[in-house]
Amino acid sequence: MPTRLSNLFLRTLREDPAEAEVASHKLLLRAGYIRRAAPGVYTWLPLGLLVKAKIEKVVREEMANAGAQEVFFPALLPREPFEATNRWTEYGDNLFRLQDRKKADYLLAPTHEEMFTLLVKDLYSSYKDLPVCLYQIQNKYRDEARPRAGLLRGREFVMKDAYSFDLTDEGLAKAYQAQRDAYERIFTRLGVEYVIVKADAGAMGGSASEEFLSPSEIGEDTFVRSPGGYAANVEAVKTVAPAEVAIEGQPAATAVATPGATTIQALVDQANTNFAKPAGSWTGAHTLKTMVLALTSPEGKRELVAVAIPGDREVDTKRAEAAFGPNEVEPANESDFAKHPGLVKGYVGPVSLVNGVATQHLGKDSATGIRFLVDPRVVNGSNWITGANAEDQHIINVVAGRDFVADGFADIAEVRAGDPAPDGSGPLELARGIEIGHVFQLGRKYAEALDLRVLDENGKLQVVTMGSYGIGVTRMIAVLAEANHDEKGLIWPEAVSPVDVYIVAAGKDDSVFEAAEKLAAEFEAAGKTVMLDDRPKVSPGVKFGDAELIGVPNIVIVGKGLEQGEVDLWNRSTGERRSVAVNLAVSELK
RNA sequence: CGGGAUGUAGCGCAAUUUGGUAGCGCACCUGUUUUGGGUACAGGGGGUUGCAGGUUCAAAUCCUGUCAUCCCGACCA
Repeated sequence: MPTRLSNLFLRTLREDPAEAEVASHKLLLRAGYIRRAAPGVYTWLPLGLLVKAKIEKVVREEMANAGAQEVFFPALLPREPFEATNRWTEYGDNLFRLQDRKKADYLLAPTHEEMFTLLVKDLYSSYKDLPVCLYQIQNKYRDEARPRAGLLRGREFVMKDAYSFDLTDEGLAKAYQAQRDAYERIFTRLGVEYVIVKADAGAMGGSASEEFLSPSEIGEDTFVRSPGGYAANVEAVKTVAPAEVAIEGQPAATAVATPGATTIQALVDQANTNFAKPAGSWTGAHTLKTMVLALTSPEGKRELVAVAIPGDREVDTKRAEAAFGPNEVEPANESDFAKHPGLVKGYVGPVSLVNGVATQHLGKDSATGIRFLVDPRVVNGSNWITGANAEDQHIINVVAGRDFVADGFADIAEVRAGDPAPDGSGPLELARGIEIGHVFQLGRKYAEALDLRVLDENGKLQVVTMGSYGIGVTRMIAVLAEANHDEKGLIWPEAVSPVDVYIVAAGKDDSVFEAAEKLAAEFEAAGKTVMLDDRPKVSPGVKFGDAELIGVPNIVIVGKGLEQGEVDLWNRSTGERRSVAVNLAVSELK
């Protein structure tokens, strides 16, 4: 039976809802796919469910192809397993928590690593049982501080999450590749543009992690790509170090007066006025600014670290957090400075001049004892203007490797368009993207925490190694709507369209409705799913408008052409409209 | 959590400045009309103006408090 507009639970809206800002959100509401139930929580209407089911179908088929088996966990979980991995605490405010009548703690699952791990532990205990890969398509709950843009970032959302279990690292690599391949097939079939970027493994300690991003203006993630095909999350970009420079022959470090130059701009201005100029003029890139950061470990221990980066760049918060994780990173505050009199705010630098001789000021073996890290661009022989650790003073000709030695590198400066790609594939371009998938070699972290071990061939217990693989199913709907619409409405790719064919009965004669009904039956006999606008007493203009809004790409108009035995085929994606004989309509749309 | 804005009918908005008991468009219902691009006309239903308190003869409007939502930022395995 076709889906009939005359009784479909649907009300399309003529105006954009005030609550929606981005196109996908506006159109999904206006066309009657979803309704907002609470911030970041949506009700699925019949049309929305059809699209969701289409996406899930593709995901299930490709998971089966990749050898993964479907299971289904509760969304409501007890606290206990999350204690074992410490995530009851670590997840913080993002976790929806609740209690039962006995005041026992429960949560709405934000993710299911623990449950999958425990399930395998529950049932399997031998290497012969491995490898195994399980997945589910489930609602996830995260109490996001700020839900956004409808389905793009919700507090309840549907995710396909898969987990692989292997005895060996090679096995994990293979499972990872199988999922990665499946993801490529899924996104290709769904007709969604994507790039695979290297992601930062960070605090999770995994060995490999890649994100699937769909390029989009409204994306929340910034990534970089090069003409040669390099792509990465900004957190994962490794700065290319320039070649080392000869130290011999460089002038000695010299103090210069820089009254009031507490910012790089002021310093550069003074340098250009008062100092002998290098080739060209002084720029921020000639200066080295030393940022003092406070790291707080998960145990609450606070440590100061000084990081020197070229003066023309800012610290990228995300890169800093990735580099210093699991510590929290923030700029040192007044009381931090107060505790370290050696740090002169605005004039911090790696060296001080003691009787005219450059003496290391920062670093574990120095007077201050503060750990000192430098940007990878600070190679041996590079020459900088730095703070002199004294009010209104800087030092010029401070040479790395001669005047100071860093304790290590910290690659936390911002990445800019035009920076070289780490693999030499050309200048980087910055772009925005929406994360639609993430594949991750978790390793043994969860298996160790939850004691998932199996007996190997020698009868010895071995910790299992895991991978986790996620696809945002409902987010995908937003991504597809965002990428496939015009000013009139949605234009779904065929793979996710709520139905295959949308038939409009445009006319008032019974013959029009009868012909439309007959055509709908013929399409269904040919294996197509059909939506039929059989609303009586609704003008053609309204029907055409709704057809465009709803966005089924293949539209058949039954109306005034009927007298000549013709119907119109209308392709929403190309805009093409042409008349064909009624009896050829089905075969024309094959 | 910081900054900004907004809460009036199912949706989009007006009336708030200057207090006088709520209005327009869409949607919905009835009738006539129209039928290949959101027809036209007539009639109709629907609102404790987010909530609580206060001022006043009188509060959507003024005052206090509170809740909620949206946007920007922070945050986001």
